Amino acid sequence: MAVSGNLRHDLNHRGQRLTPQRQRILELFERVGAGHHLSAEDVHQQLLRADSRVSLATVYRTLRLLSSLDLLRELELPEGSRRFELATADDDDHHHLLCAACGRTEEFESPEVLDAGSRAAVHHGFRLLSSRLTVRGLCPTCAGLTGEPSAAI
Amino acid sequence: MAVSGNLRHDLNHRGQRLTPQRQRILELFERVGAGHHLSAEDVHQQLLRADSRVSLATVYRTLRLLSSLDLLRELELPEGSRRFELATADDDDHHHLLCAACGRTEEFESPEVLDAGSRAAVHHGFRLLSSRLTVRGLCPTCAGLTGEPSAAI
DNA sequence: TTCGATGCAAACACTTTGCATTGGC
DNA sequence: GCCAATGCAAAGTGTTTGCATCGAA
Repeated sequence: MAVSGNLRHDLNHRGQRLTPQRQRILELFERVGAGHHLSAEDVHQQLLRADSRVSLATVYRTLRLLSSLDLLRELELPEGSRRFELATADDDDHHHLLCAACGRTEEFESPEVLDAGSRAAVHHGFRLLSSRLTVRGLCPTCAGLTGEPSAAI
Repeated sequence: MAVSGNLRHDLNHRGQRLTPQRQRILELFERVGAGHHLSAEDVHQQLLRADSRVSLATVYRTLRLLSSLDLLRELELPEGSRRFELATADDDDHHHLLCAACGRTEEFESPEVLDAGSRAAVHHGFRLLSSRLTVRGLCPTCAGLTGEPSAAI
């Protein structure tokens, strides 16, 4: 498969190796799709479920490796919920809507956000790398449950 | 001071108490200003330095409490760096520029971002709570050090 | 054959919690 | 005086690391 070939190339280029574990982890992210966010624990569980066993330590090491190769990218979410997703070309225009009650996430695109981010960068003399908007709210289900007036988490 | 009065009121309203520890922690955030981001450890150290001693456990409990009262708010930064800052009325229009190399942060405002976030929320049926844009880049200093062409962290 | 990668378990950093004591109201 | 809040230390999380073994190149 094309991606595995690229991965092999990227790794060899840096004197690193393509191991079955690394391959399986990247394949998992490809299988679930670019819009899905997985924690280290998620990856570990999914791989166990799918026969292949990879140690949690290796999952952590691989998530870091694949992120450094820009094949994955880490989401910026509140608290200790580190999650990763497949990196795509349009990353800079790919933002998240996060339900404050159930944690569900949705994605959306918005060229205006990219513009605003890049204006801000220029204004402060920064060289832009990426911009990420996280919108917190209540998803339709949770908004319905708490009713109109009550407080949110 | 006005804020302490408000805090007392908010707490009593919920059957909670205004303790010197809570007061000192909130005052610290007021003293450093709304643009400053402190970790639990920062707060603990600063208070030790300033004579008052508050246990780290209490710092954590108080940060959570003050956040739940919307007097503080937690930043959404990558990795395990939980930081808090004084909440202000214009929170929804207050975003961060983060240097990928040295960690320095700047703030900026952008009504367009708020618009974009609220449009996205409506489109997905979410009830908007807040939106936060984090722009990663290289600050002028770090961009200068790495030179024009080279890679970023 | 070599040296990077893995698995395991121990070590870590950060955060939360149980419980006796203190102190705000 | 009552019950919430504190301090301490112990227990949890989630993540990283040392080391012997394994296996990709």
